[in-house]
Amino acid sequence: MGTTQLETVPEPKYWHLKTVLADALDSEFAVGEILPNERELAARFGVARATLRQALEQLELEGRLQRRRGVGTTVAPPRMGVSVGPSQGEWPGAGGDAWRTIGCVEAAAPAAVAAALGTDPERPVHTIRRQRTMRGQSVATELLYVPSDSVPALPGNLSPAAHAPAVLRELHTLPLAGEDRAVELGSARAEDAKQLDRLPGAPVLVVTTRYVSDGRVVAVAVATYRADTCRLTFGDSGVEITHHDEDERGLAAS
Amino acid sequence: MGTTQLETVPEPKYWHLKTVLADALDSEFAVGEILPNERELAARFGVARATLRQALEQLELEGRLQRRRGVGTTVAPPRMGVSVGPSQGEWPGAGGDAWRTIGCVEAAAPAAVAAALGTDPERPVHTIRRQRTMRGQSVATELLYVPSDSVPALPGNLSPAAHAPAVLRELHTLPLAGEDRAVELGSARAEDAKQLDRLPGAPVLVVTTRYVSDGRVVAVAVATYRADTCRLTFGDSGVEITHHDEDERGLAAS
DNA sequence: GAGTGGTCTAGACCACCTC
DNA sequence: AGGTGGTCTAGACCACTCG
Repeated sequence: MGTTQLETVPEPKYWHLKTVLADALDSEFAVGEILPNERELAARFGVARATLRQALEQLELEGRLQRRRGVGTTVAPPRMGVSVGPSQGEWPGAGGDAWRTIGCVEAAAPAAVAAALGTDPERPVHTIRRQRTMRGQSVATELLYVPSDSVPALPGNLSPAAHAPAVLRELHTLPLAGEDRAVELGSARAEDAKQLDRLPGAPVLVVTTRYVSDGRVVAVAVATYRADTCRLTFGDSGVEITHHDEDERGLAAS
Repeated sequence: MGTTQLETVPEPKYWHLKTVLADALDSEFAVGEILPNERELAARFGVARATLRQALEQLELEGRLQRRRGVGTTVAPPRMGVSVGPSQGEWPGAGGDAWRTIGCVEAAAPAAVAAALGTDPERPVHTIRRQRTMRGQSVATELLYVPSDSVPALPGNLSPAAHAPAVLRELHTLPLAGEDRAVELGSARAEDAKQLDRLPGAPVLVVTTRYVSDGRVVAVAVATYRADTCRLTFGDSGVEITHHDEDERGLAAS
């Protein structure tokens, strides 16, 4: 007999480090403040840089830190509440939604999108890229897929500038029966990452919306939100509460 | 003159590795199949194990792989579509929702929850832990917070077994005016991780629901879903589409 | 050019599961 | 006992930003 340690639960170093840093963030640092660099922090805590980085990665995932290559690590502001749900019964691109159109091409849809649309993978679709900014920050990028036969009245040859508005205009003439959404975790593809000002592989929340008209899926939107800075809100209720939660810290932090 | 390489875009090794593995997963492996172990894979691709692991981590994040210590790495099935939204106008715990009650205590609410409830941080709240399983897998764990003054008619001394049902029964007597939700990325705390059969720090989707009755927030639920295995669905529309998307691969993979 | 975070290596040991 | 993934180390070099 004899081991003095009873029920040791050997908490990983990086995990303990994370909680220590999180506490320090709450008590000793202000939003936007720059932390000491990684080599210095690692030395200060007596761990290898890789271990320190493991802790920082988690804190960044939880939206508490922001790291930029060549610049440094800063304390992130609380996540922004980004409204996703409440514009129920509205087509994308309808008056005054938060999106800005970037471009539009007509091409074959990716397999997964074709499945969601219920069309042939070969069938061409109008693909509109849009971007959503909030408080001067790019928070989401979206690809909106509209099968050509959803908007049959569309004229054939369109200038690039006129293409997206024309597709949206045709779309708006249809009766919108409903929409359903799904949210899942993903990692930013190279193209999306650039739009979001992040590195490829950054964690994102992918919101897939299917727009239904007359019993058919007439459009699918795949929106990619920065997971580190965004909290997606679904205002299902018709009620409004006097309590503005705009600047609250979310509940996800561990 | 000089450097022969023009516009080199030095794609990181782990990134390239990830795409190679993803393709192999699609073409050469079946769901549930066990991959070669990490040391072998690293050797086969001529990289260090840490680099190989970086690629596997991303694939696990995207729900394409499942890794279990002491066992191995297996090909994950497509993410489950988990319904979160459509039970609009229903109290939690009402007949036949997918949750199972684990326990209930009365204690002070965490600061973040108190803020969402709009109550004093010191005010005691009933805290009900529930768990949601799907296809034999634990997919979510939830803490439902009900301030004591939301259910004033509740008798004082309750047996642990009778506690949660009594709170829910009282809650159901209130008129439900509406609810709103938020989704954000988090990492599993130790306690949640155990419920979800994951390691602490595993990526989770945190769904915060506020239940409103008579202009006040009378309950708050913080549900923690496994981000690797779940795709959260919000059936906002009243329409049903003939196309069952139960077993589709999601759109988040890069 | 100096300093930052991002990538990569080649090892070691540990916790866990299965046989 | 043997094999798996999880943690950790001590270095190196690279890509990027900024003064």
